[in-house]
Amino acid sequence: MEKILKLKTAEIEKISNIESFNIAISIDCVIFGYENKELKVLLIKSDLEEFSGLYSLLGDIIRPDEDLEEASYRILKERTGMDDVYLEQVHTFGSVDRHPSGRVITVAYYSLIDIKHHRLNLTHNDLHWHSLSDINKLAFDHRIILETCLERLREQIMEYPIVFNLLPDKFSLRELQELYEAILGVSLDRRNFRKKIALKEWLDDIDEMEKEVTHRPGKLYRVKKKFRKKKQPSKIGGYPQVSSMS
Amino acid sequence: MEKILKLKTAEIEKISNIESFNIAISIDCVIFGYENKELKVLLIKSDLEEFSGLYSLLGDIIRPDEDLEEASYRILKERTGMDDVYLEQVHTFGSVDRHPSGRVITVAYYSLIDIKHHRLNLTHNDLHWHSLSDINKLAFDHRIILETCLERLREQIMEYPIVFNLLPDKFSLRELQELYEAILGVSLDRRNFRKKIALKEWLDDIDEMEKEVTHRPGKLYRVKKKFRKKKQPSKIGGYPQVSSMS
DNA sequence: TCAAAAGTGTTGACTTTACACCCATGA
DNA sequence: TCATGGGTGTAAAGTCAACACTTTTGA
Repeated sequence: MEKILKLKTAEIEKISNIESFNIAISIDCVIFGYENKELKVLLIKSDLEEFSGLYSLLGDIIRPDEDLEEASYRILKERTGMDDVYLEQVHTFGSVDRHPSGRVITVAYYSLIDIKHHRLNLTHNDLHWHSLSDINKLAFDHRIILETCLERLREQIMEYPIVFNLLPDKFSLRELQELYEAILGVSLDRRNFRKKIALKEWLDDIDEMEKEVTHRPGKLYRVKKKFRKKKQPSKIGGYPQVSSMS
Repeated sequence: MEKILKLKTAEIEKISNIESFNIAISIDCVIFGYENKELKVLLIKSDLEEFSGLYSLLGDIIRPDEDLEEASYRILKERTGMDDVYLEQVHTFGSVDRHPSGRVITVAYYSLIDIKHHRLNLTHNDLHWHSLSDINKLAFDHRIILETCLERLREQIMEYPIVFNLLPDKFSLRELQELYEAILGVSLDRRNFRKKIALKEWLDDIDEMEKEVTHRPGKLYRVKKKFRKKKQPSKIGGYPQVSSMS
């Protein structure tokens, strides 16, 4: 699996002898979960002495033979035991001094998982769910990575049917609304929220009711099959055609 | 400037011996310009034999001692002679086989420059402006990088005061509208466009008129000082506070 | 006087927000 | 019978889209 990189382009070769320094690329995953009406993120205790006592995101160096997406899925799979997870690339962070041990450029992804489904490798790995509101300092530049990913998540949830990855298979509209409120940090009007969700046609009414609930049970819904896991591909196309303005 | 990377984290060390393979990080810049009512992009003839006859984006390997942003500015400066340019990171591309000579992961940026201001290094470098509508195949995965950046540009122009970087200092509303039309690939209603722009309060009326124009001259405008170059910083903050929904 | 573009408001359609009452269930 | 949340509609405000005529200038 060892590859020797021989760059032939003048473009590249003339400027930088790439054998002359070491650089690593890592992936860092902001793994969001949702529980008790709170948005959470999966963190691990940092094992760098520079950051002792701090938590960090889950990450790893990418391997020579894997794409960025493969590496992200691998990390998720290793840490949470889950594949088939929603993942989205957000930003790449590359300050020279962001890693105390050397030059490491990291590509940040966020992913959304159903906390209930993931029962592996937790404490035995020093891995814990943290409420967003409890998070202060993180190791490396992980605080800003987290904030960048949260900001992106907030931008996307009204546009794409993705939050369902944080919920169990079946859920009520109340649960869904509470989830939106937790992510956005605002409270929403119930009637308007339901209208808006209905308009999007993301959900199937599965003709079941909530159970074991101490009040009038609500209907249960499930996200339509075509929206399960993975965002739908972006609408990149030929040059013109674009959503209209004016 | 040589750094030896000694990673101490178990997290990192246990999985990947990072000395065991070479990987390079490059920056690729989609440099947009605007001329003759067309959106253009600055390309260079590829010097890889695999891509002979094809054009590619401007890019370079990043150096051990520079941040991603510094590297992007350096590339722009070297190629166009301009600094003080609008630049935005878009996406990182890392397919294993995207570069024929080895593993190169590239971080894509787009930038917006005023073609008129840039008079350097052009043909002597095999550098040319290409109309977007004329572009077919590009070297590497540069076609998809270009499309991704164009898509991002289209998303941002109504939201942030950035297109002015493509125009001369002073411009008329007609020129501005034509620019929006060129970017979006649609035609816009003049009255609605002017209303929308007026609402945003991005422009100063500088009390000058167009000259040397074969029809009734229009007023000239200039973008307000606080919006010159560079996007305003993103509004990352504490956890809650977010734009409202409902 | 013609051609070209500047400049300017109103209406109808649609979208978004705010808001309150009765209902079903389990405790 | 009470507490909890389920379920539902309407009116007012705001935004967006469509649309036409008069003015100014240079050729």
